Amino acid sequence: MTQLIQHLQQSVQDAVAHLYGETVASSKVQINQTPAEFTGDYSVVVFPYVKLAKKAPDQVANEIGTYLQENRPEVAAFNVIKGFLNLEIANSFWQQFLQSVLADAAFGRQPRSGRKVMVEFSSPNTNKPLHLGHIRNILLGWSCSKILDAAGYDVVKVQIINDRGVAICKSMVSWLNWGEGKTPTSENIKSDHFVGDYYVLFEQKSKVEYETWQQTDVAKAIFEEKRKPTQDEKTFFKDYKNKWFNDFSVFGAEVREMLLKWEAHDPETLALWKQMNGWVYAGFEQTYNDLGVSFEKLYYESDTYLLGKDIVEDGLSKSVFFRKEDSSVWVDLTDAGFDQKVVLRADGTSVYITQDLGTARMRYQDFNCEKMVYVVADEQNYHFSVLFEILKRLDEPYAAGLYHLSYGLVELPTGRMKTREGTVVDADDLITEVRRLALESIESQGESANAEESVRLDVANKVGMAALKYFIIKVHPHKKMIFNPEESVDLQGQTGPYIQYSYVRINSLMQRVALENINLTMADQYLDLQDAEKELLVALHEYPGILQNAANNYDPSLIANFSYSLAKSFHKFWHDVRVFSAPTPEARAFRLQLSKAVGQVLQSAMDLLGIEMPERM
RNA sequence: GGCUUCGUAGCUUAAUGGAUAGAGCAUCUGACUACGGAUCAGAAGGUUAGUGGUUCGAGUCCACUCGAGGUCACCA
Repeated sequence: MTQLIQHLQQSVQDAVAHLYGETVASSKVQINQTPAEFTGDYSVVVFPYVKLAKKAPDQVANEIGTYLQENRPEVAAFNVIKGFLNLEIANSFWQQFLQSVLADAAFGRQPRSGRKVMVEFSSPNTNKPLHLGHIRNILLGWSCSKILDAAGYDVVKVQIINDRGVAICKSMVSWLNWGEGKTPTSENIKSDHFVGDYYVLFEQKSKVEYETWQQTDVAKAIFEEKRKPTQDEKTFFKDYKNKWFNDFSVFGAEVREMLLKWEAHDPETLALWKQMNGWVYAGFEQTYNDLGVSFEKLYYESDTYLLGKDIVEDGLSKSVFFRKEDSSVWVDLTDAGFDQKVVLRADGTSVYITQDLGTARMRYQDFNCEKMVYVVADEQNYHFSVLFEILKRLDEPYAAGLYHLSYGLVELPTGRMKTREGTVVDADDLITEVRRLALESIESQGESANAEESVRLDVANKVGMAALKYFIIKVHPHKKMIFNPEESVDLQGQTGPYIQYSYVRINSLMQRVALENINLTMADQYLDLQDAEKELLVALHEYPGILQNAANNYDPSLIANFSYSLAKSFHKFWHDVRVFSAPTPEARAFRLQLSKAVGQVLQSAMDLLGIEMPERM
């Protein structure tokens, strides 16, 4: 029933075979929606058959159109303009289609296939709170998971938490030095922010230490000795910072000592580490809650950072890897357009990519997923190309199902967000802000302005989060985003609330239907479909294909744009025709059913974006 | 420099190789005594960065040029 396009494609193939005795591939049969300015629902592009028919485009279109009209009951009429064959679909088809949508709560979704896919997203560091960049990552990952689920996959959502290393040690040293035993509770600060503040404090103290050091004779001697001729003091010391931190910084020494003690499982250090990470996790949990996301499994880097050595052995025995004289292990990918890459240091320790190799294998053992999607910013494109290439050469069984869902960074008008410069847009602040905006809007103009406070807050949450989520998801993942904190997230136009508003309108129709106990069964006797009604039906009909496309391309923005377009058609319909005071009872019943179907699909599509629909707003 | 992503209206963006490049914001003008005005209708705003090529047909594919970002660590 929803396979109209495929059916038409097949019909055109039949027509060409019948009329011209030639077979054409279905990929050569193009069927598009007819643009609004022409009559018809779907258009067939006939140019590809002109050559084999040896006739003019208009004649070919007319012949195929005639064949379709005579042999296919769905095709009620056709017209030909400039070589485009415009088909009008029979009202009876649309009637049947509408009933099939209403009868199927899962309309658009695929049945369970039993196939498993893992989606990794969020993957934060534990030294500071989540920010706007994480929000894009999380929303993409969550939405992608929902879409894959709707496409019939069993989805396992995971994150890998970077809970070890220099960063968290900086927060730990900072808290020990200057924390005076304070806790998130004693200071009444959200606990991940509490830890993040000590990280920032460390960076500040460290900056002062570095600037002071730059005045010393040692520093001046190093500058004279190592500077490049073009460098002034400022640019030299900017580049020299890491070296200084490792060789001269007192705080740096404390951090390294902390890291060594951690690696040696020093009980006191581990206790502190657990406490600070615990604070961070409690904070993250709240933010995830606010965003409405959850995970099946958390991987911790403290558990996985030593993984991958067995893979190295494996790679050596398969001659995918080779050992250099200093006994470091490498892989040579130059024939695939990459470089040589180290996978094991001369001292036998792992590097980043080794961990990822090991983690991939462990995950496959844990969940046996045939596909694994990594939601990670596009800075790491090269890393993932290399990672996937290596796994492919190792003949890992899941290698063909690896996908890097790469997305552009979120930038401010002034450039990249930088913790050190305090230009990071904090996730919790942003969530608070969009809720406040939504509440303000509700109280000044909303229907719920006079509802009790808990209702208003609930609606404000749904509306505000919809605005934020839609704002981010509607943009194609590959594009980098510029976010201007000066301009608030919009509530009007192509936004989440716009789509919610169409749903709320439908909901109020349905409430009235229930209240007045209106009989909808005569809907199928309505035969004189209006343009605004057909437009909605065509849009609904698109949904399964869009969903499939979004799943195949791991692209939630397709769903976002579809939802907007459907909501827009509904708002137009709302203005163009009357629903309750329709001219006939049949028209009223039909329009109510159509509205109901639109509401059902809107809710389904927005759910794929992690956006909830309010009943009113 | 190599590889890579991107470049569409003042801003944010859409368009499986198909018809006059479609929206939103901002600007201007209209529409509620009629189902919710977070809506709708209209105006204005475009050499799709540039040049060439492939094609019946190019924003889309190819080549080159220009511009912006990323990456090319025994960091993670």
